[in-house]
Amino acid sequence: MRILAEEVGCSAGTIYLYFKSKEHLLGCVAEEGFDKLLEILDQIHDTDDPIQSLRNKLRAYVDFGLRFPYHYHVAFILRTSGRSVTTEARPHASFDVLRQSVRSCVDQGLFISKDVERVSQILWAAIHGVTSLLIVLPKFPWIEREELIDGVIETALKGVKLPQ
Amino acid sequence: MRILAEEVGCSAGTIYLYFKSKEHLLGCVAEEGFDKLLEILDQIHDTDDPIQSLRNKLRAYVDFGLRFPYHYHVAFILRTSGRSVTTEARPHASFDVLRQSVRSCVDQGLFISKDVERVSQILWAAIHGVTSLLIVLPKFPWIEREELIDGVIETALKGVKLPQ
Amino acid sequence: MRILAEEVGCSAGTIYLYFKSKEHLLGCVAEEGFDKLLEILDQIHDTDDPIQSLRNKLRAYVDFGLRFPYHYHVAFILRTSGRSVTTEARPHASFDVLRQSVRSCVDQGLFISKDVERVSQILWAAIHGVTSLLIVLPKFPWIEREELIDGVIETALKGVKLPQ
Amino acid sequence: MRILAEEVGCSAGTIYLYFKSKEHLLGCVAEEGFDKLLEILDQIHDTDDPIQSLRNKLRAYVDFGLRFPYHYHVAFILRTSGRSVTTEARPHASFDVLRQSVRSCVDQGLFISKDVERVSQILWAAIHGVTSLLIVLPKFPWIEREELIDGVIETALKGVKLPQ
DNA sequence: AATGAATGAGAGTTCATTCAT
DNA sequence: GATGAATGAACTCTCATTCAT
Repeated sequence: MRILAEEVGCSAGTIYLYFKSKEHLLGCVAEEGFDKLLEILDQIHDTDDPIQSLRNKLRAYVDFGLRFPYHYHVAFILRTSGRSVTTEARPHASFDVLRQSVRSCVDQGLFISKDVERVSQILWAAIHGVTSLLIVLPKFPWIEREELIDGVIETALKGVKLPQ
Repeated sequence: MRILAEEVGCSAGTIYLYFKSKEHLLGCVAEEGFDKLLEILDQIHDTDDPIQSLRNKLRAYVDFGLRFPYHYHVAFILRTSGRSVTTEARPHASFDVLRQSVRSCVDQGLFISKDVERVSQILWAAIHGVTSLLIVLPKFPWIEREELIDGVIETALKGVKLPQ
Repeated sequence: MRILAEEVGCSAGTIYLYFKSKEHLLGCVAEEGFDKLLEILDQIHDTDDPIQSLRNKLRAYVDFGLRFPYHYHVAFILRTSGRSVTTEARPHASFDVLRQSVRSCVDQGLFISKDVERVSQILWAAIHGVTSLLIVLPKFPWIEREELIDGVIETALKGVKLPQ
Repeated sequence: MRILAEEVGCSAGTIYLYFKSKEHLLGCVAEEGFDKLLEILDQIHDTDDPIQSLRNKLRAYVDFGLRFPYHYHVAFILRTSGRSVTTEARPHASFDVLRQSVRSCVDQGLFISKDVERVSQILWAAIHGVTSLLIVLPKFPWIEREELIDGVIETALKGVKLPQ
């Protein structure tokens, strides 16, 4: 907290005028992360091609994680010991956007599986995987970042799509 | 350290007879995790079907993470701040096993891409994604665990395989 | 540190608001000791009689040690293991005042030896001897304190002076 | 204690077969120091010239401190918090040898003062001063060691002797 | 709204000491 | 006689948190 205060340019006590506790502050960072993510995902307008829309959303998710690694860390990586119920429920909301996008594809019969939940979770695993690895192991000799992210998304999509 | 000592059933000081410091202890847990993972991956014997071998290895990786969530957490999720150089280099080793397995498939012309490194990292993202999500967000309403893990692996493999 | 805190009337942690570490605290005590000593020695104004001036300075040195035994202990008696370079150099400064005073006597041809450094160190040995013995062995059956200190100084001066 | 054990080449516990506690061990080191010093002083045989005898004893005292700095440190410099009564009384014994030697000089009317105790304590201050300074501040730019020790002793003797 | 000063609780760590073997 | 393993108490130090100003 003291380091944070210094970075912010105020005294340690001042933080407590805005946040009840460290746990509360982390909860707010997570919440803000979820909000930001939701907002970003919502800005990805659906196109005629639902798979393209989904692709754009997956990509936006990863970009969010890399642009706001701290938010992503607190929201999706940090052990969530005793976070509030509100916060616990938040991943659902942003995940729901993904779900809707997957549903569009399923509805149009574009995917092998018709289980929206199943496909959504599989895709989430893929994009969370690449996002968190890049954040947590930045020194690993990754291939070119753009190529990796694109590769993960295209591979996942190809994996769930019906041929053609 | 005190809580750990209590769990182990010894005094706090006793830990320091076996580990120089908390950092050293965590380093050893990580190291043990890497060793365990490597050992497990090595036990997956190659079959005639290199894709089946690869599938088995991917599965073994996820199983390892779920059987030893603490080891996995310390080794692959925890922010590694000041871990030793040795430890920093360890992910490479276990990743190398994956790489070899991918190479076999590439050598037999089974994959769309011939870039072993690229495919390996894409597959790693997928399995790390599902493993870490299950560990960090255990309360999320996941679909049946077995189905999810299997789904992630099959999707990823299908995504990198050549048709047929 | 806890005992010190209690004596001071604050919590143990509070000390660390003013001193970075125990080592730093001890360093400051030593430094303060050197400063105090220097200040005291500087207040002894030189008179027409350089030997009287020197005598006054020697006496002031001993008085300082007995008035501030903790400072003297930390500065001149405690094993100094890893004290800062600054602190290591401090004895020199206060010793220098003595040296100047000895030089005045030597310059006026009052001493047997003309080696300022030698005489200074010999005199320092005498006054440090009586000061530290009185601090470290307070229970020894010393003769009347005033008489002892005076005796040490007069003996030392008589020992270096030319007859008459 | 553990470092000591390592240096000695035994386990830490073994020390407790020979010494009841650390305090007891330090007490024994001090005691051994006093014994050694006493033995050394006793070996200085009295000559016809009592001042020469005294000079030899003073010199032997300093030499002892420099040859056994740890013993000297524990015996004469270390803060003696809760040492046993026995140990507390030991400085007296070795000091007594000095006292006897001074008495011889006083008896022959060689000193200005006839107060044996006073002269003895003054001389002790001088030799303790040079001994402890050389031990505690080994890095100070002392003049040649031999010259310093000799200078201290001769100065002190000259200071207490009657002219001629 | 903000802070400087303080703190209680607890962190990691050390160390003199014990004792079954 | 010796030790390896263990410990309890104490150590230095940190940190989230409070509160008078």
